[in-house]
Amino acid sequence: MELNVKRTAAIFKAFCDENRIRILQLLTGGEKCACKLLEEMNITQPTLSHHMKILCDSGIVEGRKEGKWMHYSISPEGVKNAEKCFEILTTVKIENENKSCCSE
Amino acid sequence: MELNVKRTAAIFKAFCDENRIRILQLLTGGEKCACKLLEEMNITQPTLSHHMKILCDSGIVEGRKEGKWMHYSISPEGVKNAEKCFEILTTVKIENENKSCCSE
DNA sequence: ATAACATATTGACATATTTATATATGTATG
DNA sequence: CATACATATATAAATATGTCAATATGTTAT
Repeated sequence: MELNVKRTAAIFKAFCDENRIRILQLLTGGEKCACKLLEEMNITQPTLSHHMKILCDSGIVEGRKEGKWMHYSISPEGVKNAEKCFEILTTVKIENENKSCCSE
Repeated sequence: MELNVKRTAAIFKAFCDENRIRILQLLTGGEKCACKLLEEMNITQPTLSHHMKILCDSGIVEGRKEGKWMHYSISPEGVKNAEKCFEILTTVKIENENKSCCSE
């Protein structure tokens, strides 16, 4: 299976910022409204909004608008997709005998 | 299980740069010498060295020195550890009834 | 020892990212 | 419709990251 490199980078951006990791930790407790996340994080509202955009763009998180509130949750499909990318990038295909190139 | 946020960010830095993703793709073909990676990538030697450092710091890649050559490969333990972090951050604990906070 | 080679480190620079303040947009309510 | 409130966007500053040229380090062969 082929891998879209740009897309993959975008997916894992979700996991490489400390604030976003904390947001994900909060979301493992179930769907949460932006205002609730804001309460629990020590950042301003626009900063949260910025991180939520990156999380949603990654596909790991999805947003649901309800009136003036945004509810965020972890997206099972996004997670599944990320898992697949992770697997592609970390599974060694052939445990080949020829150890690299230079030694022999 | 508890998660070290800083450490987790470092782990997933491996996957959020396009060049590093390409390097990982190459390494899924088995252990590779730095010079071989350099051939296949379109970057300078110091840039490769920089990315290899980040990859090794993440634990996803490990280096093996053999004379003047560095051989890089995907680390099964590093991958296992990253999988665990991924799971912690993407597994919703309780499918709780109370949908968020604001709506009700 | 010296030369040649592979890789790492340093320093400089361009670009990207994170963050906050100020402002805009959208939505419910009096 | 005016007001209040939740969230998004624009803008700008501070910081981090990616990149390369130059140099240093470490290793092998002469």
